[in-house]
Amino acid sequence: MAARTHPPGSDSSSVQDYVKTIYSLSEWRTEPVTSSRLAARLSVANSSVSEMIRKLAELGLVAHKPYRPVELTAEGRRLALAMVRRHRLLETFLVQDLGYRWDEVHDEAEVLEHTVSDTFIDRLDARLGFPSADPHGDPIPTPEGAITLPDARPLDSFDDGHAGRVTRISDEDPQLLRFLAAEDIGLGSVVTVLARIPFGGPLQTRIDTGAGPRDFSFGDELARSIWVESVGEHAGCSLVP
Amino acid sequence: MAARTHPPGSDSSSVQDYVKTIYSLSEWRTEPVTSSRLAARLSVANSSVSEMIRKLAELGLVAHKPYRPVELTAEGRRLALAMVRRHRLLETFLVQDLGYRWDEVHDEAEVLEHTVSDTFIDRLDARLGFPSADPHGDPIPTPEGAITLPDARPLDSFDDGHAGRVTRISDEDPQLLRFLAAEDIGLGSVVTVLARIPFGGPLQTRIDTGAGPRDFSFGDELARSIWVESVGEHAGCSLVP
DNA sequence: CGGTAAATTTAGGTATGCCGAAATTCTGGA
DNA sequence: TCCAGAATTTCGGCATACCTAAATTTACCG
Ligand SMILES: [Mn+2]
Ligand SMILES: [Mn+2]
Ligand SMILES: [Mn+2]
Ligand SMILES: [Mn+2]
Repeated sequence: MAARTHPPGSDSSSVQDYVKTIYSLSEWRTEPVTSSRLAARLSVANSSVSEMIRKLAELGLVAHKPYRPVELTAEGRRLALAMVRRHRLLETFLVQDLGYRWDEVHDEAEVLEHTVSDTFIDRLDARLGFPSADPHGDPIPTPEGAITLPDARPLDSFDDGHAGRVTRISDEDPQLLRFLAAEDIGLGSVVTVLARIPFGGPLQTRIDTGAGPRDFSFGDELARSIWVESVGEHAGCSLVP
Repeated sequence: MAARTHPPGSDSSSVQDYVKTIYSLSEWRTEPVTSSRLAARLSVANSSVSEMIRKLAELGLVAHKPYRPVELTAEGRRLALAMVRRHRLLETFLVQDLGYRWDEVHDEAEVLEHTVSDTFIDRLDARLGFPSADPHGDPIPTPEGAITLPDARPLDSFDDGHAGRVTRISDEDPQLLRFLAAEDIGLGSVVTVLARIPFGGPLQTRIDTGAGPRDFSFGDELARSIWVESVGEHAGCSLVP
């Protein structure tokens, strides 16, 4: 019964989380990764991030000039993708094999990703049939660290008349996921934008989840969390009498 | 992505391991649990154990007078059994569902036991069909903390002529488990003691693993690691011409 | 009934990773 | 160009859990 918290030589779970978060913050949107964005995402003080960034730089995982945004090195990216792979395979396992709901898996995977062995991950991968995306539509990197992002855009960037299939939903907020599930909106749902109400107003859409189309209005946060793959530009007007 | 290593209010994984180890050291043999036995089992300095024991006492998990052995309180025993349940269910899962060998599961369970949620454990339990023992024959406590030890004794306590069925094998040493597997000795094997050679000599037995009986000599360490349930006292002599 | 060897605890120190407050640097108007 | 406010880093501290070396206590043996 080993008491040692983490094997020396390997990266601590904090290091793993920071590197993974740096990757995640720039996976779907390409804004620079600043200390404060990291601090917010990690629920940690800014000063803690500064200190950790110095350490990550010493470890060769990030490139950083003081007061500037941080960027992963090739090695950092490799570690990040390994962690992302772990996280997403674990989420898939929890849904597929243990019957978790898609809003329950993120937090559990967040801690498991640091403690399961490579062997565990490989066995999981095989048992799940080498899935290519997790329950939220996030692509799962290969063991070699290759990843292919679907050609999707956030719903809030769509104009009137555009239609698309939901490809990915951010799993950051469980409440949001629960809400969508209750509304029967999920991966594969087809959304057609009818109208954008300006000044933060809702995005009015027609939505088809398979059980017939209906209208739905997306608020700001919702529209920013949902990523949609284009299925061509129907004349949105034809649906609006 | 929470960076926090362990949620405040709950017990740290060190606390969990110490308490579980205190329980384990007295589960099968009833020698008093001393600092040095704990230190050896946890691969930690004696002084570290002293410090942690003080902390465990403050937490109400152990009763302890300085320079004396330590004992679990009712609350400590509850925590210990919860950890033991987690550990053994995880081991069972790794063997049953992920195809691990019985010598590979201990170390992985040792770290997972601290990170999976109660929900995870409950789902595992159901999915495994509420198993009553782990791959090494160690009984799995109920969610309420009830545990029933089989009426078994270590092989090294058997006299000539006694016969028994292997019920439990200590999972501390993976090499020992691999050796036994290679020799096709496992849970359920029936062992009849033919002779005890004194002064640390081997324990000579006839063993039946289902594929016909054969002779086998157990060394010291082996005989101390194997626990056997009596199946009556055959005239051992009848087997020895 | 000492007196010593073994077991245990205490003392002093290290490494992580976190925090709040204070100092520093950057940046976008005026 | 300058400068205030924002972002970032530095500083001093805290908590956990470990270690080695130096006390301290216990237990056994003569
Ligand atoms: Mn994590
Ligand atoms: Mn996900
Ligand atoms: Mn453990
Ligand atoms: Mn076991």
